[in-house]
Amino acid sequence: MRERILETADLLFYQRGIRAVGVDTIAAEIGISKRTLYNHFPSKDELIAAYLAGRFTKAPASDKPPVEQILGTFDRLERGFASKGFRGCPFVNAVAELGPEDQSVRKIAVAFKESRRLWFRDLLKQLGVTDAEGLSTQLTLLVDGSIAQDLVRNDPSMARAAKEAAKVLLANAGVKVDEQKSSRAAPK
Amino acid sequence: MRERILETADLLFYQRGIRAVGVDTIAAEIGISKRTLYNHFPSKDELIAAYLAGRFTKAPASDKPPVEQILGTFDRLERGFASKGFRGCPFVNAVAELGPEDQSVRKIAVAFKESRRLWFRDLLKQLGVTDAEGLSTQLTLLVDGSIAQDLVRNDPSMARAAKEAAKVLLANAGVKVDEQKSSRAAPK
DNA sequence: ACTTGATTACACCGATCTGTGTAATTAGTG
DNA sequence: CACTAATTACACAGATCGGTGTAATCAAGT
Repeated sequence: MRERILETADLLFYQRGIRAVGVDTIAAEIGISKRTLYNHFPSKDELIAAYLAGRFTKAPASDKPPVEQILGTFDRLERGFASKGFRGCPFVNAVAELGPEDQSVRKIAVAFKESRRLWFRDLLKQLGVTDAEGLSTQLTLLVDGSIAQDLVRNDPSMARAAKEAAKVLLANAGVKVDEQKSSRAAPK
Repeated sequence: MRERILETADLLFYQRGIRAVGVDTIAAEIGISKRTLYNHFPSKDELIAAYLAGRFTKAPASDKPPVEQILGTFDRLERGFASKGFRGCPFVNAVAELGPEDQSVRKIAVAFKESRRLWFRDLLKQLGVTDAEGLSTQLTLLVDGSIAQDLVRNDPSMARAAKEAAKVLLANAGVKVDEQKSSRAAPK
């Protein structure tokens, strides 16, 4: 039950915005009474917190080469953009509409952004990049930039543009970037 | 009067969010009656539209070298981030909290993003950059990425990170990027 | 002094919001 | 069957929302 409530709240919060969705709407969507919802979550704020916590997905461990993992991020982004339900980064959206004064929201948003940066950073260290800290930050800028741009433009190709920029930044840091798909398809 | 209303609405909408601020709040902040506000704006939607229209600032014409204009963008961003009232991109925030279904909001947001991209693109063309279209898009990713990151992290240095990445992308496109301030201070 | 238009106070509307209280109903378990 | 726990329907509270109606007041211009 708690699960049902949470996944419905997730869908509606993300799709229409947190402030735009009332608890009545969520309960009605599931077909339960409002009382039941409040039996599982003492307040809407707690439901919001649970929603954001549920969005905090760890980056999947992978045995692929670091470069592929990094660049693959942008491929996944592009698929995400092209999918029907995409509506930007839930954390950025939450901070935008709830305000930075809401410390609990801001905290989890910062934690999420930082976790992704650290994921980039560790991969870059594996590649022997000197300034892994700086470059990982720059990569997150490309990620969040493409998300914001796609949110307003609805143009999934923003992910490809970000990927191209990422390749340049990686190459500039001394990382060998091979587009293995095309080079393997046409090695001449 | 209309001006007073608009600038107060701008301040409150931007600072606390559009949905979070009621017309009563705006009127009370100025010290006028709600009736007066509705004499100047027929609905809150029109006030929102006027607010966003007022945020649509054209990039200032400048006679400085194109490279300085491009990189100067990130310096201005950093100053903006460090200023007290900064709360992210008003257009992205509006789309985030009002939803992409609100076509009038989305339209002006797209127009703003595109105008900035075209400003970059024309400067890049002046520099003889071959793929001015692609590179200008990438630069906007860095801009919006740093804005989003600063919004959640409250870290103005994101603008510097974006600037460093922009330098790499420019250099990769064959643009000479000199840090004139430091080189002029210590030419040795 | 007279007129015109803007602004005022203030009550009010219907809708919606988060959250609660309560008593009946349902379902599972021993 | 009996006990328990969850869920139900439903009314309701108090606040806030966008928006309107009205009559009084105020200021400026001729």
